[in-house]
Amino acid sequence: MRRPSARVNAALAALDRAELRKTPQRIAVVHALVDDTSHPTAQQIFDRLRRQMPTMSFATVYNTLAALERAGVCRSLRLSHDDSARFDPMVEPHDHAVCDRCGRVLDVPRARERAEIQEFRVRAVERVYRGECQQCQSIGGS
Amino acid sequence: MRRPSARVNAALAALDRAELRKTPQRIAVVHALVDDTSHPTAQQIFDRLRRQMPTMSFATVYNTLAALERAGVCRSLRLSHDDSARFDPMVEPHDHAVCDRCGRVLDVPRARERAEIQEFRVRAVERVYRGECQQCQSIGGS
DNA sequence: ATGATGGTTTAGAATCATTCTTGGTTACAA
DNA sequence: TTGTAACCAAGAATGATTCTAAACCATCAT
Repeated sequence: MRRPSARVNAALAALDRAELRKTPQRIAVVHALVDDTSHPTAQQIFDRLRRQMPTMSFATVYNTLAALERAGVCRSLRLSHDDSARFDPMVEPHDHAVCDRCGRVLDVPRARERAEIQEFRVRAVERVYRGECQQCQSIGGS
Repeated sequence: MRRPSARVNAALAALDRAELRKTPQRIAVVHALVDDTSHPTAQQIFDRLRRQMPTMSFATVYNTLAALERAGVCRSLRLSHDDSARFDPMVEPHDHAVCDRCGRVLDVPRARERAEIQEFRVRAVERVYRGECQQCQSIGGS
């Protein structure tokens, strides 16, 4: 346990705001996730944590990651058809580049244009718009 | 069985090109999928086909959809975290709009800009670049 | 301290989508 | 016809994720 990074502190503050207790398990997940840019899966985070905290349950990792996502600490991504969910501690809007061959996932800041992604040879772009369809708008509600 | 649409014929021709037999099961899947813009799941396609072809197996639907994707007849999409794969018979490059509330998936032609998607209130955009990372490029190969 | 309360964790079972296996069937070639 | 390879049905197996039940633990009032 080294000195807490700014990201760790921000994540713990978000736990407070979401009225979630700062349990040892949750703090451990925050530490494992928050400075990791490799977009790890729940399994990978579990494997790491298990070493330091052998009683940690797999379900706790899943539950905690879901709680952290609701608290705005991370986002989950489903980037390939055969892969499990990946978790991204960068919550500011940005895009992703996925390598067809090794599966590596890179963060792509919004500022960059497609052609400018350094060192990545782009084969295709997929865009997903999230929002409300006409029917659901007309129904109204939250 | 009504008169075959242009899309059906194109799909069957693609089966030929891929050297896949035009079996009754595959033809049925092609008919069920090819003019459907609702982005159905394998389960939905299976449910429909089962009525006309009660011996159809679920695994056959999966295998056939995978074969059709390899043959370039459709594409599979994984658009939400809790949902199963959806199949899209439109293979020309285009994007998708996903309703947060009802899950409906709409096709968005590339020509349109984000703000121009008719009748859809956009909350967020996600972009995924597919290609090759630097490391895999330097390794070379196919 | 004691006990009640409610959120949390654990371990394992359950669920769900997807893939695999096995054995039988079909199409086509020799 | 016989052989061969592709194909299919049915159900088992796999793997990710979620659920359940019981135990745990902090907090608060007695």
